[in-house]
Amino acid sequence: MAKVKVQNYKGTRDFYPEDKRLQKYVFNIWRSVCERYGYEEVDAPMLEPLELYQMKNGANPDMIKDELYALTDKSGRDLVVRPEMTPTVSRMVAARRQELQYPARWYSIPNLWRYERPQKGRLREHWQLNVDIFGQDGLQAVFELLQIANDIVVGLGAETGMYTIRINSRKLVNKLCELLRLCEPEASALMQLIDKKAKMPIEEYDQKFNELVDGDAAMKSLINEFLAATSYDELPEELRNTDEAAELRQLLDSCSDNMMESVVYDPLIMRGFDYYTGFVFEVFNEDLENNRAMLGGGEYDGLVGAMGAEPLPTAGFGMGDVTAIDFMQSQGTLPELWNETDIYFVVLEGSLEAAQAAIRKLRQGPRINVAVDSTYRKLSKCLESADKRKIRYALICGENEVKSGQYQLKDLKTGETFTMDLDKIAQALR
RNA sequence: GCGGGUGUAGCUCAGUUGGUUAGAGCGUCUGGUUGUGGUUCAGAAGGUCGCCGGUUCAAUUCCGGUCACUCGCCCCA
Repeated sequence: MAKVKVQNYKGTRDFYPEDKRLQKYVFNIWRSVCERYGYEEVDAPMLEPLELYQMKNGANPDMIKDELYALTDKSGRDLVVRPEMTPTVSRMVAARRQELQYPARWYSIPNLWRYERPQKGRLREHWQLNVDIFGQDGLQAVFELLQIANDIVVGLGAETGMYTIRINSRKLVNKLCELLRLCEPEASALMQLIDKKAKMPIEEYDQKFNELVDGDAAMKSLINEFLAATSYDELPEELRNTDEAAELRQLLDSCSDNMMESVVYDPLIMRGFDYYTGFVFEVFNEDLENNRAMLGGGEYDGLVGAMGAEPLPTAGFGMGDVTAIDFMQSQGTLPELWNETDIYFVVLEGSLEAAQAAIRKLRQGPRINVAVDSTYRKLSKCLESADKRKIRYALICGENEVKSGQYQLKDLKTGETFTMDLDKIAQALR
């Protein structure tokens, strides 16, 4: 028989206990922060009909062609393994448009798939926190999302200076294009150029920029002034007096009034060319070795309406588990993670039967997680094994303990040993 | 889709200017007399040197191809 490859599929991860422990740690932070803001968890099938991703306001066609896991079922239906959650939650809202309570606050932690060459921070399968709010006006919705995003990053151990939350307004950019009298091909080209500015060499940017403005000095200086702004006050005067700028100012003020000192205005944030309609934002890891966006989102008002339901204002963001873990690693904020098992119960030879009552008592009364070692190896080997599994406590049970009811509980972190009865042990572990 | 890097023990990697039994550290297992580890000592297991082909008396080493992994570009939900 041919040997089966034991290696996992390209761009995916096997989660061994220590890996899953880390992922669960991240998920727990995500869940607890979302639920603190009244968000409810939802989920959906991993397979969706291809049409969901072919809508007008959806992702661009090249992406659909090249970067999806697509398949055909036995009845000839075209299916896709979900590459993102936003169309799915929009579909779910559209399906119950009339009966849901608004604002609807939802979050989910789906695994998502994209067919591309893996690289650092981007794999073929990852888990992504999605936080969405439906039916709330943009400004309030986005402010709430920014608070959640901030709390999550802080929950991951971030301190001021380790990250920035950068926000921009697509409406303000549209206003700029309007002032410049840019029509569709040029407006898109400008946005695309802004989006890529940080990534391309300055000479290349200058060349493309000059092509675009075509010698129009007034246009050039207006765009440059816009791009150089780091606050509302630095915006070009023509823009500063618009409703769009006022809304931006209000959002920035709300953030600074609420101690969110990592929020900054950044006119370069565009979030690609998908469905975003209003405010957009990204959280950046400011570690110089790993300076990249690790969370992104914004307002996407068109999607629910695009499914034939009555439109409603919508905003949301996503954050991947890979980038979240990379962030903690690059910033050194990972805590020591202990095994879910509380006690490694080491039974010495000859005492197994007598020990069962004690094991049962720990599990059933105080619900302590107990793993039994009845291998009868040398005691030192048993302790070592518990330590390697990252179990915090070992309990030793031999003849003496069974007789006296006094057990030895060893803290494998400190090496200290305590002698106590089972009730005291249960109490100590609370 | 495009480009760079790397494939030798479970892991991290040495090494062979082509030559007979291929190495280290870590990890794993056993033991240092029978109930307290993570320090130490001794020992053991574990490798068709990614795969296929070419050159050669001889290839893990040179050449070609291929696959895999990895980093970057494109793209980014």
